[in-house]
Amino acid sequence: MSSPATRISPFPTPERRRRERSAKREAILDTALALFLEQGYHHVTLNQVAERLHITKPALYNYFAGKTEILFACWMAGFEHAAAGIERIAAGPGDGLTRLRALIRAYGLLMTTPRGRCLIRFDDNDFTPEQRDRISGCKKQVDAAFRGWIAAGIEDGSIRPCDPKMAAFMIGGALNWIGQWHRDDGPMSPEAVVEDFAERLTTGLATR
Amino acid sequence: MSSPATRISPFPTPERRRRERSAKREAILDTALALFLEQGYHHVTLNQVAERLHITKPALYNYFAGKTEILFACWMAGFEHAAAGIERIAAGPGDGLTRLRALIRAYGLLMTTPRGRCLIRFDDNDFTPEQRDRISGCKKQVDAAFRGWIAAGIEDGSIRPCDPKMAAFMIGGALNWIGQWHRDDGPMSPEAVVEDFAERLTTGLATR
DNA sequence: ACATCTGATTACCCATTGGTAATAAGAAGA
DNA sequence: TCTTCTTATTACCAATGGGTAATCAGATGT
Repeated sequence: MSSPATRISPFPTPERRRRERSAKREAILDTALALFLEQGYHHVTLNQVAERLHITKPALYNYFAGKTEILFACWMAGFEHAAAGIERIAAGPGDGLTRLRALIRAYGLLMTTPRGRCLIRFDDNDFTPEQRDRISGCKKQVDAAFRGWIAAGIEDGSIRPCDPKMAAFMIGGALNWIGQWHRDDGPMSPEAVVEDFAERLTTGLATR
Repeated sequence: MSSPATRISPFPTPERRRRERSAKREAILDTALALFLEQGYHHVTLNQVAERLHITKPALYNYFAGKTEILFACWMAGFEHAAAGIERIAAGPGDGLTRLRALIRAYGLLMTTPRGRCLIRFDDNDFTPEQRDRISGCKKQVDAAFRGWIAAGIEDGSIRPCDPKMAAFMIGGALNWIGQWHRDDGPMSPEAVVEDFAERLTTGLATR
């Protein structure tokens, strides 16, 4: 089917080499993440991770310095998604309430994916102190986004005056919990769940 | 200070013996629970638990069959609290909304205590399959209480028609999350937090 | 006095598992 | 062709920590 011209060369360019290495890193991350969520970090051995990738344990050390590094990389990958969503919403239009709802949708949706789930399922105690510090900073950013747009909504009149901190805790808790109960094979699609939550969680907050 | 008559005898009665044994069991549970919440189950060794009680590891085995038994006993102790609260509210008066608010207060309050925290902080993967089954049943009971009173409220007109399942997920998530962020030395007392949540979480649900 | 029961200790076992040489095989570059 | 870099493998180390065996001390009961 593929002519010699279209078939890719067996001699990869340096560029393709880099991409392949990066793809392998991603594969390790995805595999490890799936196992961590299935069985819990401490019940997953590096041998298991390697086996599922059809390699052996020491090969993993070509890509990560150790088990906790893998855990941390999973978490950070999830955070990148969240941060990108926040950035996107911040760059877009809308008053406080609109942006808050957009954030609820984006964050809730993330919680139905492995990448998002790990943000709250991983235990802080399993990270090194340095990693914990960085994670703590990242969590503050997300929290600040929720609180910030609630406060902005109060300012611009789209949200009724309330304590942004408590409201953010409430909304955050409800959203984080999605990662615990939502099943992909369940009756509700992620989009439907999130739409419902965006409405329900802001009823009582909205002025209109 | 204490006369020979009021001073307790150094020869304990069988009844007092039983109480003392039970007290020791409780002490082990409380100590282990505190450590589990501080450091995470897998970072706590039985030696640590024993050391904090000024005994040695094998002594623990006089009271529990193993580490997971201790974990399970902690969880069940927390559940007893929750179940008792549900029972009490069920036995009392009030329409659906009133009872839902009472449950929010009771459950939220529980989440600010170690006994309650462990209900959601412990990882399912750390239990044996048999323990998991029992826990799963207990969780269903709690969930049924939330859903039940929401449904009852819709029935009796105190709550606006909605999907009880989704509403229960939302409320449960917000409450469970309290265990993650609330600090005893923080600015808000558990009672204040819970009062706030009882109001905020039912705004938008209430018909009045 | 003697056997028994309870609860605790010391000393030990050993399976698990993260991590590390030492090394082999292939591609890249000179 | 010879060296070097990358990537993977096999074989291994060593610590951690849950759990057990043997034993001991004290109170109980006969």
